[in-house]
Amino acid sequence: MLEKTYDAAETEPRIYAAWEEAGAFRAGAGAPAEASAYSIVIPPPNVTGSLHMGHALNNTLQDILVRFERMRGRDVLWQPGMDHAGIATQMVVERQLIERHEPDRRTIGREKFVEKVWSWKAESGGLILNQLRRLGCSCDWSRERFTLDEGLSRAVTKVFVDLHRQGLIYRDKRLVNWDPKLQTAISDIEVENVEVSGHLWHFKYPIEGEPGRFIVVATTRPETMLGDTGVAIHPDDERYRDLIGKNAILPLVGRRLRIVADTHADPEIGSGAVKITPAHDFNDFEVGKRHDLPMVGVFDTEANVVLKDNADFLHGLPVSDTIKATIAAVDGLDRFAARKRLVTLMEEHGLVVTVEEKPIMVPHDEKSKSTVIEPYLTDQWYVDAEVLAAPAIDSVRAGRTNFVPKNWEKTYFEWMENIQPWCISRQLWWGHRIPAWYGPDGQVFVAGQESEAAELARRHYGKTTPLTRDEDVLDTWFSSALWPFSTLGWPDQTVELERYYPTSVLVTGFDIIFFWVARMMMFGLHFMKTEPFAEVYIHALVRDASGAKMSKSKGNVIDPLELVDDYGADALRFTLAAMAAQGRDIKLSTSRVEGYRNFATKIWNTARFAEYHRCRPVEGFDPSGAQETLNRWIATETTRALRAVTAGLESYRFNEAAGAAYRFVWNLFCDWYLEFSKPILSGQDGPAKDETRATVAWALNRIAEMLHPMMPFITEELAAKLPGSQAARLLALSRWPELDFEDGAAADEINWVIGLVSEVRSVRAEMNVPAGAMVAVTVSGANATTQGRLAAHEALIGRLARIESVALSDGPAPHAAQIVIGEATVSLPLANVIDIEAERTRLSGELAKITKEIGKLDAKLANEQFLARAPEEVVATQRERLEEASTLRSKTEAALARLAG
RNA sequence: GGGCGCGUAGCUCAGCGGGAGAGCACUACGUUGACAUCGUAGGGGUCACUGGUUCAAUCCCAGUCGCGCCCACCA
Repeated sequence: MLEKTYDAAETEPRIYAAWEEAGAFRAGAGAPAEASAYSIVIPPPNVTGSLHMGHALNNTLQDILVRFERMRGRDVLWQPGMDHAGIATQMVVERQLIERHEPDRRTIGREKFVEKVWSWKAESGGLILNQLRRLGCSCDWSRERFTLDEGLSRAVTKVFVDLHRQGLIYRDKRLVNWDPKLQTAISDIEVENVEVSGHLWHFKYPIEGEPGRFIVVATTRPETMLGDTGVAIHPDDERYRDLIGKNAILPLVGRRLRIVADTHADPEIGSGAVKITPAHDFNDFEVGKRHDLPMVGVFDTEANVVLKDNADFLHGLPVSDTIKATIAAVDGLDRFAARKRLVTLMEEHGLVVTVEEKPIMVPHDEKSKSTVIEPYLTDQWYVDAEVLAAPAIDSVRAGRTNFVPKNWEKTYFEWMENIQPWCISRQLWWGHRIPAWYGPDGQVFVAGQESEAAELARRHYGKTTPLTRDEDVLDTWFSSALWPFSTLGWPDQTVELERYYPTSVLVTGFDIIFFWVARMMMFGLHFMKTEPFAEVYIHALVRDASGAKMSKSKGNVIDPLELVDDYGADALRFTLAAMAAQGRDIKLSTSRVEGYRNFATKIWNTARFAEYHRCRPVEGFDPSGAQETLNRWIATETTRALRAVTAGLESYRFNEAAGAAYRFVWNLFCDWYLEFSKPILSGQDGPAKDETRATVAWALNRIAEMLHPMMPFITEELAAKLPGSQAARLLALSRWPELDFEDGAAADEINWVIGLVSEVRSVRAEMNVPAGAMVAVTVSGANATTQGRLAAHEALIGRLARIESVALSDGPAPHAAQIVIGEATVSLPLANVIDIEAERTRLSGELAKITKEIGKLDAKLANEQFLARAPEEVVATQRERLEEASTLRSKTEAALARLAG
């Protein structure tokens, strides 16, 4: 017996355990020997992560695909795992040390600290993987990987060493985006530019040797002015032509600033002259290199001003009183204090021309958002992304990898074609330590192992030489870029690698196309010679109900696990699928989830209905052999629904698959078929009843199957508990149905009945006929087909429309509400109940509507252009419609006339 | 500045060349032993605006207005 209500909270964990116990998620589970491979690698969540709505959507969609293909008999692998998330994880553990009043990481040292991170991971890392289980994700957990695993680390080292040998990884001193709080470099795409209100100061810099002459330059960042080494003006700018080649003098310091001609200077902006600070600004860095200007850095790693003992700062200048005063005033100040101080000093010297208030874009750390990123001159490791990008661009151009929806390709190309060197070194401890060792003179030896590096050094120096290892670790995305093949065992040639690479599809959000997708393409192509995935399905971002991006800081986060608690995982999954229309963000509202929870309840009650009426699957039952029109009709509709669901899932149109299933189950199967089946099922035993029972059971099983990828828990539970089910077979491992039976005539017939019942109900409601009242109707003008249908379905019509008898008559009854259905008129003789005036109003309204419709159709069909140019079938449809409408009009007019008489 | 996308029922959203749809909310009525987490019926929309293409435009094109996001730049 099925319980009265479905209890998701009780059922879901139990079902999940049953799947795991049966090994249903293992690679290739249930697949026939000759099955083709279908594989997805999970976008590895951070080890520090917990499930948010974005994960819920991302993994629900993957699970739907994976379950669908598993049911279709593919050899499926959904490869799970986690990302070590360098910065995030290190920060979590550092914070923990502070909270526990333990010594900080620098005090305990690298080795101890990394140990602590590992034990943190063992204790509290990876919560999210259990949360994915609650969602129902059918990953092959036996193959779980972690980016810092031994195997994956081996892959990382090999990639680094190989790329270095190929000249595609190199060390370089250039400006990087520096986080002064974390004290590490980060890559360009980890920087988020935020508009804040700022100031633009216009300063006067004196011209050397021309007392009283100044050049005006503007800056939003006075704190970097002590690093100025030049002034640029546009070569065509007449105003300053004579100054080119001369020097300006840096106030407060006295350094000579060469005035150079460079197109970077835009005559339209500010004064047209721009001061050049190559060590503190990305544009200036380029200008500085072009003109061989000195690089003067004036900050330390925490972005405090350092002038004392700063050889670059003095740059050969004698330590004048001016310089001494400046050092005394600003040395050691942090960058924001230095800004204020320097502005004050400039004011005191009368060198500030104007100050404008204006919005400026300030680089922030994408994650913390609080720290202002500083362009900083350091030695870092870089990947030559431009070389690696070329084949990755070709692959997408040639369609060997396709984005769905396709317009994301534009974003991909745009970025890939303008790709910059990728800074991969991070000044952190948690991550893959860079396999590079340095000799005493700074000579670098890159090797897979320390012993190898030592051997290289011995050969280089001619003797054994002590080496020190590079302190830095790699950007976390470096190891993520290898995910599609490192998780399958590469660099070993494993059977899994052979079988499941390249993967079938990557499912992800657009926000990591640059971070991850592009880099997997580059590394996959370089090391595997094949694209890592055939398709990239880019799904929406989940926003809150008002359209804002969900974020902890905004406090507008909807916790998917709360929704699972309240409504069940199936309801959440179905909601996400139903709302996953391509190319549009999801604004999630809980009322939708509630609605689909009700859908789950509806399905449950459908099964209880079947149980009550002893509808059991019949071995070998084939609906194409059914005798009852009703059963032939629902079998036809099942085929059509299944086709729509299949097409939706095949084309990543999850909303269409969900919508088709929903409409079929609720609006067709429950609302009509089950209602129609009631008189038969509660009637006398016989072949019709047997067949209907079998058909109900058959359709219900097809429903469970077609819904399973989207609602795995409740469907699995039903498959186990439905009467007559073979408990031995898990729905998760059963086959996706293949149906082709369609009987158009049966469909037409039942649809006619549905139309009739709907009309009668509508009129009854409008005439205020008491819901419980049984009425007798007469039908006039019915042709043979209609008469046949009426006779065949009298019981159904009677039950659903509350009609006690149907009699054929020669003419419409007097004092009756009249319904025109095709050629026939149905009279509801409601002498006692009917309000003649109300009926007149109703019919007049109908008539007006029909007349309007006919007017439109007439005009269209009178239009020669339309007849000449529109496709035949469109014209035919319009003609049919006109014919139907005309019949309806004359019948309605007649009915109205009778009412008057 | 470049790019992408969105403005459809009160709300959240589908549809995207030939009869305006769903969920929620709302109104009325609830009889039938699956289901009140339900049933039946109903109200509610010049599909942002203006032009154009077309026999035909909510749908295609252009422009306007409003909104969102991404990239770049603003010394």
